[in-house]
Amino acid sequence: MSSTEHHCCGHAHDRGILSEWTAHLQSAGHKLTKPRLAVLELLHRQEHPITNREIHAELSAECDLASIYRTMHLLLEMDLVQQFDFGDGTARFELVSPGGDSHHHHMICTRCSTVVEVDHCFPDSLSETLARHTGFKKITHKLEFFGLCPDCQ
Amino acid sequence: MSSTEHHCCGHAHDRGILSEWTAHLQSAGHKLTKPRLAVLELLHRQEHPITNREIHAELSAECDLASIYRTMHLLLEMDLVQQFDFGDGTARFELVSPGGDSHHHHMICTRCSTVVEVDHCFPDSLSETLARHTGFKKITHKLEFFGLCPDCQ
DNA sequence: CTTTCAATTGCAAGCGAATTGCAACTTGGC
DNA sequence: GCCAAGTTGCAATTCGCTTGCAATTGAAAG
Repeated sequence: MSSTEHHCCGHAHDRGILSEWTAHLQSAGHKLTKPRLAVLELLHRQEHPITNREIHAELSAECDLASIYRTMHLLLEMDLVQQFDFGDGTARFELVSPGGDSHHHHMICTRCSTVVEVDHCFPDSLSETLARHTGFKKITHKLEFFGLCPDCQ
Repeated sequence: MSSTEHHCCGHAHDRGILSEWTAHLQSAGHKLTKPRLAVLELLHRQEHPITNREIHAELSAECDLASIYRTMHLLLEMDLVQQFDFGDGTARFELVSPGGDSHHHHMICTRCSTVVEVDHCFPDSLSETLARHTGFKKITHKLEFFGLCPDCQ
């Protein structure tokens, strides 16, 4: 499944590690540009969702802010990133493995903005109940938790 | 609890119906201004959360947009309205009875934006589990559902 | 009912997130 | 290497929301 390249593991130029995403882009007829690679690489290093502005702060030399927004739209369309809304007016993005089950949520501290990943979710039966009650199809949801982290209590 | 006034029931000047909210405002030392009354009255007539811009469209004669934003801040602070986020970048507001349990969510059609109220929610035990797992306190959540309504399928 | 003053409003300017038009520049197929 | 389509950077723009300030108004006190 993974490519046959393996360099010494590590920093710049991670074609091997990123091939999961670059392959998708290319086979859909999109170009592998320097800005796109830089954004993918940076997203890949994150533990938590990150804003476009934060990405631009790191990549201002290699990539214009507008291009970051455009790249993120592309990745969203192709389901290569997932968008989260933490309640401040700024979108956050997380790289997801194509086809992988990445369903999760976040707990955000309302005082210091610390983020903790949350794997728990309500049972699927609830969505099914809702589908029956409302007649809606293809139901998804957005769910985030807020509270006071141990340090801020 | 309710006042002794009763007119013929109806439109303008619903001091009786709105007293639940106006009383709170006044006893907290806030003025009962024309803009505030107009906003309250309009909110009271809504079945679904409404945006500040939508309110202003109806009330442009009686109330500046900035005042609507300011009124909404006030009502939020006093827990007289609840704010919802439907994923477009625009806040929506719903009047809630002071002290009443208004916990609910929404199902929003991703194509035509139809809104359906959803009373179901996941069991409280989930929040408790999360509190134990994460160490967070005073946990709240934001949850909205998205899907295709019967007409749009 | 008038006075009085702090709270509130309207207006216009301002801010940050996100989008867009366009000329210049890459990417990747030939 | 060449070329066309896709992409980028830049600057200007939109959109939701906020803010400073002078003018107005609600309501408490006289």
